Amino acid sequence: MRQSQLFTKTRKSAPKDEVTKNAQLLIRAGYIHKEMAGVYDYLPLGFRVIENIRKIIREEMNAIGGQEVSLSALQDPEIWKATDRWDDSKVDVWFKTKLKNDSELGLGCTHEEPMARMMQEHVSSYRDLPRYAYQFQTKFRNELRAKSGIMRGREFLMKDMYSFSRNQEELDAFYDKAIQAYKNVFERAGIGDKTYLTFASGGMFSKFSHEFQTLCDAGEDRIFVDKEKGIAVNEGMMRDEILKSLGVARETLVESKSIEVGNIFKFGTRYTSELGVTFKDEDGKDMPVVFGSYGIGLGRLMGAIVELLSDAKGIVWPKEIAPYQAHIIAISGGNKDVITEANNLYSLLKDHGIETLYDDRDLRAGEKFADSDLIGIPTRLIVSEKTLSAGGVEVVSRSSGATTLVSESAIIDVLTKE
RNA sequence: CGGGGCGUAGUAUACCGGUAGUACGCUUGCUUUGGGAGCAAGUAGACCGAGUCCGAUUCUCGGCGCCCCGACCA
Repeated sequence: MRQSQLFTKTRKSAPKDEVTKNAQLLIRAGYIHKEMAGVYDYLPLGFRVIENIRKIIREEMNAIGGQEVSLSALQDPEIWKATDRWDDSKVDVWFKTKLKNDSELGLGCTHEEPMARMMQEHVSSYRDLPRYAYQFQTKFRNELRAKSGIMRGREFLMKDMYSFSRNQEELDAFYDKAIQAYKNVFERAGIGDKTYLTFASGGMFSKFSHEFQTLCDAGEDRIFVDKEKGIAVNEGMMRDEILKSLGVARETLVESKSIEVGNIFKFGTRYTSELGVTFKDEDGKDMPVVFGSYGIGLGRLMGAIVELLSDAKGIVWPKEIAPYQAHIIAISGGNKDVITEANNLYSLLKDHGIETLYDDRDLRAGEKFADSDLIGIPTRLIVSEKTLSAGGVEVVSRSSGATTLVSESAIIDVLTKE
């Protein structure tokens, strides 16, 4: 992408109504646009980041047997009444609307009910189980107070997976696989070392649900970490008998603020029994399907990455998340040889399938460097009179600042082996 | 939802009961060109409604919007 054609612009100051690092940097760098409180648009760079996150999650979900679907955002009150989750006193984040004939509809805040009902049509025998379905879907939640930039909005993109199993053992086995898949996601997203499997309340047919909590002062949650064991417990779980059952000691736990980047539940036969989602077992007996759900908020994950991986100058994207792999910066000062050389380099990278942002704008070096720091692409390639006469291209790492002069013939090797 | 704060050019801000100033941006020209350049000339603004007043961007009330703290987060 030629930066001269990119419609977004960077800005020096953040809007005064944004106080979080994630929203300030993402807006300044042109990744997102605020539509209203708790509602953000993703612009070209931001959309590419979301797509990269989506790709990682998709690969990990497919790897454990997930089948991708896309359910509607409009939801039928019937099924929610069946599980007693339609009433505002039970679920207080509903956006509800009406058809022209005055009957009610919901804008989905989650998809357990529709997913379970849909699956009922396709599961009738124990031979049809287990099955796993997931989607990337826009959720609507009428939060009383939106906050934390893109990390707690009223409309957001979520990956939600649902498991349908024959029995508790089968659910447990998949649940463990899901935990590993989630760890892979957060590892690839660059925040694995700060993200802890956290024991929380809320499992209906198990002692716990699990959250994936990323250590961060900007987080809304508070957890207690056992670094040795690599696990954490939620604030609400700090009771002696619980700690004992987890094999952790109160004294070794370190309190920290954190961001909930993922959450997984074992529901057992809640929902499925209420919705009549059953299968015939080996004896021909009707049994309720054993159910689990697994969520990751993509925008929140993006926000968490920015909160953790940024410095005074801007964002420092991990390789797999970055909107582009390389950022070519031409410092020409009108020198045609430099422009030709930068154009050639851009073509070369394109030919090798390396996603590149090419700053071909007619600006001074300082402004280009500042923009590049802010946008945060992992590798910067500088072409100038200086590098021309030195016979190469200056390669700079955004994360370490390490600078090396690389000849053009070696540049592809350098970029692809990193 | 309780409490608090704030709405002034595209952005960030200042002053004022007598119609608004600065910086950045943007436009044009010249100079400049490896860390957000310089000079010059332009461009562009009071959230909405009602009230008080000779006169309201300023004061009062209402609405709308935004932010923070708390509560909430199935």
